[in-house]
Amino acid sequence: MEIASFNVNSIRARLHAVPLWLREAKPDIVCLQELKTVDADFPIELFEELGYNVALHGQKSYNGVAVLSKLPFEEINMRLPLINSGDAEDEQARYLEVVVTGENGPVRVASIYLPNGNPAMEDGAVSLKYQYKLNWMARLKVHAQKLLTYEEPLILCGDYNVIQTADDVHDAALWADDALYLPQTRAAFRAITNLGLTSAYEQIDGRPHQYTYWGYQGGARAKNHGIRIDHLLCSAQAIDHLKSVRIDDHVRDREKPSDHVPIIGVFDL
DNA sequence: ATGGTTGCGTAGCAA
Repeated sequence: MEIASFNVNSIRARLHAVPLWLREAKPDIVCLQELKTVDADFPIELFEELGYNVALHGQKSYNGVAVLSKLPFEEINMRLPLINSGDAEDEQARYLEVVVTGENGPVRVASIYLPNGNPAMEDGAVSLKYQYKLNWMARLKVHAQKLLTYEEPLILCGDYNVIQTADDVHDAALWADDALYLPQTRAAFRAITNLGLTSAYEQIDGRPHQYTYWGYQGGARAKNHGIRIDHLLCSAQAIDHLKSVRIDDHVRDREKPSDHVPIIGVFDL
């Protein structure tokens, strides 16, 4: 089973790029992020014609996540639970979890669009956006801890908006004050992976400076000024069955590309 | 360099 993550930066702006990549890569499951549209305007039929079932959690203008799957969904969950009873209901569409049945039983897959959090500081104080990011990461940690107790193949796919180490960016000094690279962000990410989740890319391919995102500004792609922020985080039961992983960075050089490229894991599941 | 790029929605925010 091939499982991929792809932040498309608007699904309606990617009606050419996404099907083109699906036809060549033929993944079994694809987690999409940043749809930037409501469910009613998502091109469901386009993906059904390519053989995919569609699970959707859209939102107007911002955010929005989906899972495309050649296998039928046994379960769909659109909510990352809140952790403080006093928290207002979270209206941002950033989480979608599904279960499919693989060759050896259930496989749980989530599409995650972790908050960006910039600017981290505002008027010398921690911004509301950065607080929201850290709180969201705390919620993800609690939920991941629960999912790991199921002791089943679990793959948390997505745009984590975290630059984990200096090897995941061209020049870490330029990101020192960025919400993606602040020590508190990286500590919160480690707190999640330390629960027992292994990045598929790091398990198979330890090469530094392999990126999944290049911004649109300043010729970042041509200069290879990218960052690696899209990950497939795997439970032990998933990583045991991981055969290979790749980043389809050629997609970034096509016409009207997303600023992110797909990352794909091949699992014997 | 008080700029850079794209998308949404049609001004200004978000990334």
